[in-house]
Amino acid sequence: MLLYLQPDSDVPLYQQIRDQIVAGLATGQLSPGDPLPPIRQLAADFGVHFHTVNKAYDLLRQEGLIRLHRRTGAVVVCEPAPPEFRGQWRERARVLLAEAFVKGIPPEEILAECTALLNSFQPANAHSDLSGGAST
Amino acid sequence: MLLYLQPDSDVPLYQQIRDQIVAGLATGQLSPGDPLPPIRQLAADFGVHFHTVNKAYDLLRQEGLIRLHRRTGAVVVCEPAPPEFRGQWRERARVLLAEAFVKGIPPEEILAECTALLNSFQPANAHSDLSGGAST
Amino acid sequence: MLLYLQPDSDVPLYQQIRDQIVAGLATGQLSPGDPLPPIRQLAADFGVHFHTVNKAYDLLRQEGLIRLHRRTGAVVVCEPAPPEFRGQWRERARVLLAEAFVKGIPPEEILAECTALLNSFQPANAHSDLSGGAST
Amino acid sequence: MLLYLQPDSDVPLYQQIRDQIVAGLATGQLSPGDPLPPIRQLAADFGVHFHTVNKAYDLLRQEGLIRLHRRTGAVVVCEPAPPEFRGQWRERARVLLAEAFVKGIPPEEILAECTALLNSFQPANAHSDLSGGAST
DNA sequence: GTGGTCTAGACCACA
DNA sequence: GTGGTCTAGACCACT
Repeated sequence: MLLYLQPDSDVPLYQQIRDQIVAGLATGQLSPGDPLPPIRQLAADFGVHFHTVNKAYDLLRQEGLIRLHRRTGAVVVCEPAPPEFRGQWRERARVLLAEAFVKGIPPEEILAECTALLNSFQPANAHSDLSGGAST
Repeated sequence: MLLYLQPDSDVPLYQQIRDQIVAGLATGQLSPGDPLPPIRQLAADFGVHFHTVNKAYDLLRQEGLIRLHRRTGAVVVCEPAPPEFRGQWRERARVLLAEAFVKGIPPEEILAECTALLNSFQPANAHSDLSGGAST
Repeated sequence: MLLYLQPDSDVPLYQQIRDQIVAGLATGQLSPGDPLPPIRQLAADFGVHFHTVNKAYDLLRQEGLIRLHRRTGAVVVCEPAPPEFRGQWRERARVLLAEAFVKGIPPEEILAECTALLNSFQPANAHSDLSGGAST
Repeated sequence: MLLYLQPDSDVPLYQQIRDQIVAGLATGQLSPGDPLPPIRQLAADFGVHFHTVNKAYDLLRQEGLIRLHRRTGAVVVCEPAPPEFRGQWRERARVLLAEAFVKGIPPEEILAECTALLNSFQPANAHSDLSGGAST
């Protein structure tokens, strides 16, 4: 589990940290019950202040993805999504998909990209293969 | 083409304006060659500072979606995506899809959401002339 | 609306600020739509760092009691309680009432205290008089 | 008398222990003169450090609810409330009641909740001998 | 002029 | 040794 931070990005550092941890959760690099590195250690590893990492962890806690513990540190938990999640997610997806669409990427390709990304998630459990592509 | 702005949202107003124009482009409410309302008029219509609208237009210009002329105002252009667009878009899509995935939404449902959204774009599947549609 | 902070209390400063704003909301000193003082001004008035006030405001935002705005600052909103609120509140009430009970305060007196406190809330609207006490 | 500890809660373990003992006192599961389990045994039973239990017991001792002897262990005592107790309790009750009030719960319902909780204390209304109940 | 982000570092609470 | 609190102050984003 490695983080690649871009200090000059317009995306806040704490958001980058949060995003990459979410991606790590999806790809199975992190699983429920796994501990996250201590705030201060992760901060030292990437040369940011521990407050920045703290804010990222706090975001993840509010989203129900990790739990912060005095002794254990942060552990992955993955609570179920609240009822309003679906609608808010759809609105963000609408904009993201629209961006690709208006830049001329054919819908089939956009869907293929999404399928490929989804297939890269949780490789160990192999939920299902969403692509109609051939294998073997 | 109507904008629904939420002044109390955590999403900046200029971003909301930009997002809705992008969505309008995708759904075909706006097409290449169409003029956008003058900055000051749009600002007056929605009670925001014209600097805010200006920033939204500037974003769209940087993305190659509109062109600003001092006389004609803003017109939709839809330049082809630069080579780096695809990769950057994929990274943002990865995070968005990961969020849904880790919250327990099955990949099939996520894909179904994406498909539904894409089908709502450019009614009647007439998404063949995304470029070159405006001019003599 | 005045805040009385006790720097030496075991209750964190940001919690004290949050608590007193909640109390101010209940007594009608603050009403939905009212603006809260700017973070930095409130911090300066009470000699604390603006981060401390920021954390208090952020708590209130998470509870749905205020909304933070870039331009307007913080305004009171009072969203409805989430479904899990009632049960969590009851557990905290159980402990608080038990404390008074085990210290020998008769239940009637405890209820009288609660009634008096509730009657001190929202004085302008005069919800109802919960005490059976006589008034001339 | 059983304790239900939530190690992942944001409430410190020692506070949870203290709270549940207070609740046990209120419901009559523990009465003045009753012995509390030895610190080390309670710690072992619930898999927490004995320092944690020690801190909970110390809190209760400071509150005048138990007395610690080096031989007898901890016994329930229920000293009368110090003069400052009433005022401090009222301030905490004000905040708790205000929270329910500002979240829209009607005062009648809040009072009903308090009444129900108080009625669950010390079964059969035998709350007359809160002190002096322990002897030869 | 508002809130937001980030850094730097001290001290404390919890287990 | 973990996270939490608080201070101090710089710089940026939004309107």
